[in-house]
Amino acid sequence: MYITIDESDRRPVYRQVADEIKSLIARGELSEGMALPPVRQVAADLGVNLNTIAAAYRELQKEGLVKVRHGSGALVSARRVTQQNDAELRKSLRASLAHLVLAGLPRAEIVEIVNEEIRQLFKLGR
Amino acid sequence: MYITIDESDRRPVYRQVADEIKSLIARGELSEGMALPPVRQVAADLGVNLNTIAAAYRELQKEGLVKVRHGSGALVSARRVTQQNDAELRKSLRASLAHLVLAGLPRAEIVEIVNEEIRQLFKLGR
DNA sequence: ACGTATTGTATATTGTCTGCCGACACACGA
DNA sequence: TCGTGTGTCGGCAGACAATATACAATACGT
Repeated sequence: MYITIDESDRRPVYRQVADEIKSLIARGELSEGMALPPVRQVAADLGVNLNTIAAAYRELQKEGLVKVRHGSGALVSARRVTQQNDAELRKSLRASLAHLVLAGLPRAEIVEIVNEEIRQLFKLGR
Repeated sequence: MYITIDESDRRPVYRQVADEIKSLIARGELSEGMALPPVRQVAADLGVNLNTIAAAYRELQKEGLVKVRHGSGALVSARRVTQQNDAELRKSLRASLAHLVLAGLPRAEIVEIVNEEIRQLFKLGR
């Protein structure tokens, strides 16, 4: 499971990891029932403490995406989060798009990037 | 200047504020040369300490979008950030889109939302 | 000039969050 | 039942977020 963390990203590491796994679940690369790698393995790969990864897994469990089993591993348990209000979801999207604009990308290029990302998300079907 | 902060948003308040102002700059609702409201006013509106808003302004200054002048106010100084690597920008976008998928929105609806947001961003022209 | 209001800044304090370490607890197969 | 693999817990140190209070720079009327 290919995950990277970014030193310059100001989100805490455990949330970077949780978000990357969410992306994998959203795209179906991690599908319901599949096991997540052990926290120690991910931690070793990324060079962080195992509790940092455990925090990410708990995060995912709290959102209902993962079922963590003490002693056995963690499983993907759903592909849907319970509920989130539309405004919240948009706020994050809006900020991301604003950053693209501030970076100086022309509208056409932004549209292309977005379409590319959406295509990736649905590549494996729903 | 209409800004809101969200208790359930886990980003720190000063960064929420900075991001909202970035959006306003990106869309041209705050254009180069325009003054930002005094930190005390924004702070009072949002019910937070003035230093929290001051931190947001410093954030924007560090990115080159705003010029803060001790004693006078703060001005929008640019509509472009110096440079950001493509990968970084995409990561945030990807996470946002993944959240939409996990919320259960169908592809068509996601595309529509994204197009709507992009339209808003370019409404006032570049 | 001066004084006052307006505006951002600096310092200190408080509480929270992050990430780490070491020890513990559960699961499962030999 | 033991060993190995797996997640969990408590405590800790350092960084971070937000606040209160005092300070400094600017603007402007007089």
